[in-house]
Amino acid sequence: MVGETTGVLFAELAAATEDVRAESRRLGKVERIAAALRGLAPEERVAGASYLAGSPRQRVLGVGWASLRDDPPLPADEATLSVAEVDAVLAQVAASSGAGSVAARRAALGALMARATASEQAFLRALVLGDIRQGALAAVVGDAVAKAADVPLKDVRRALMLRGDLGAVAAVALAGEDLGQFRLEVGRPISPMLASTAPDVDAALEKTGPAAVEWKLDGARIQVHRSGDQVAIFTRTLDDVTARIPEVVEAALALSAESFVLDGEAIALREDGRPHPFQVTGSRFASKSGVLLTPLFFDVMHLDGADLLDEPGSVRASALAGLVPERWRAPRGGPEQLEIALARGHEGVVVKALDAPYEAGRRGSAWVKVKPVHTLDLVVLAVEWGSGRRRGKLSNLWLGARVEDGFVMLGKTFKGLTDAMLAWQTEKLLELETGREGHVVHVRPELVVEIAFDGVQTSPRYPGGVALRFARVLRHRPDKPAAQADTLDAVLAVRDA
DNA sequence: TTCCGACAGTGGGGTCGCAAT
DNA sequence: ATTGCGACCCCACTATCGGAA
Repeated sequence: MVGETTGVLFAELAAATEDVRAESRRLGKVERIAAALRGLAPEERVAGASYLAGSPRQRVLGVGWASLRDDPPLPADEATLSVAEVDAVLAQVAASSGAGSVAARRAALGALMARATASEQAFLRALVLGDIRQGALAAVVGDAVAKAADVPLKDVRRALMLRGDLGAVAAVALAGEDLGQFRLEVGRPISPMLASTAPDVDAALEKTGPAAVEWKLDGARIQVHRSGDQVAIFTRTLDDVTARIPEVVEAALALSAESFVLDGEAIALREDGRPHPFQVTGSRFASKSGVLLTPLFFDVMHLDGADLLDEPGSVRASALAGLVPERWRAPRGGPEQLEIALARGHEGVVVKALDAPYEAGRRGSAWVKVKPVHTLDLVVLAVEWGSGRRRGKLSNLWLGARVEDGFVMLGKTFKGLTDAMLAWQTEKLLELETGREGHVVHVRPELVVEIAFDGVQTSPRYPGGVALRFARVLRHRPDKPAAQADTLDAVLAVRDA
């Protein structure tokens, strides 16, 4: 519990975020954030706690990087902005998103920036861009909420899991109210449970213990809530997409239960049951026209008044089988399912511990995904200077495959690089430099890198008409001449396999 | 003392709707 | 009519801290 305060200036939160960024210890960050939380007046807590976690309280502002590209206005000398004033302006900006002019939003934001000190301007910018880089987001701030409110950490985590809104949870905790009020509520989304990764089914089983093996479908995650004839559907980031996929609403209404919360995937399937490329599903999701999506459910968190979150996975699977017909369920079985899923054109499998509860929002070892990986030896055509902790290092590689008269670019990657690899490639690529354009360093196409990727997709952007999906670096191959790198034909062979 | 789970950071490709040009 | 922008859909991987073993 905390004493009533008269509130804080926005500048105090800006100062807090600078302190947190400068502090490397997680416990130190928590301590500093807790101190800032304690200073918030009751009516500032929702917005203030959100700011400390790096995001405005409004989900969508309708302004982004381009709106902040120009130099900020001259900063104010003195800090005068209150948290409430900032919140009011951002609420006004958000309210015009999708309905008003970009210029009006930019003007409102600009006026706010003009009233801010240099430190506040930097903080505002970070909030708008979602680019706080202080080493603490909602999870760490949740620890600070527990500390500031003097309540058990597990209670805060549970509330965050069930509400997914740090500001709301912080306000309740700091007010000394019962966090038990955050319960699974039909119609209100919870953070979906996530999966970690393993190279094969055996490795996955080592992490999970006794488990079922379920097809992994390359669609979009959906969480379907139904109460009576009311249906609501949410995505992985808890956006409400009910109006965009009426066919899934219909499917939910066809099930024989009064109320439920289901977890699943919505995917575009062809006549023969094989999946369309992910781009087809993605397009349908964004546009509300096009090919129909099929829901394939794999979990049930609530059924007719009973919360199933804490039930073992095997019990939830049985409940699901009793509620949802087979054609709307993700196939599930033993290790043989990997071969079957791949033969049917699907992505892979998720290995799911039989005894695990539904751990909303966590990426634990209870669910482990297994997908086949392709590799190719490609050539570095250019590289971009990194940012943040990669500042001063050449980071993001432009990758090319060999063609008759040179190389054709297939995409970029920055993934998989250790600090040692970053240091090595920075030195090596500077030796190969042929010129610069902005933050791009062009190089002689001589360095070969072994690249892992999940698949080949058609690309409107790259000259070969294809791009790699989820490319990452496995290792540098200074031993291999570029003339022996893989060809575009080899890439197309992967696509057509 | 060592190990490992959780977290944050660093960015990737594609698609759409909408406003500005 | 085109283009730029913002918002989301999919995401892999490494470094670090600190509690668990």
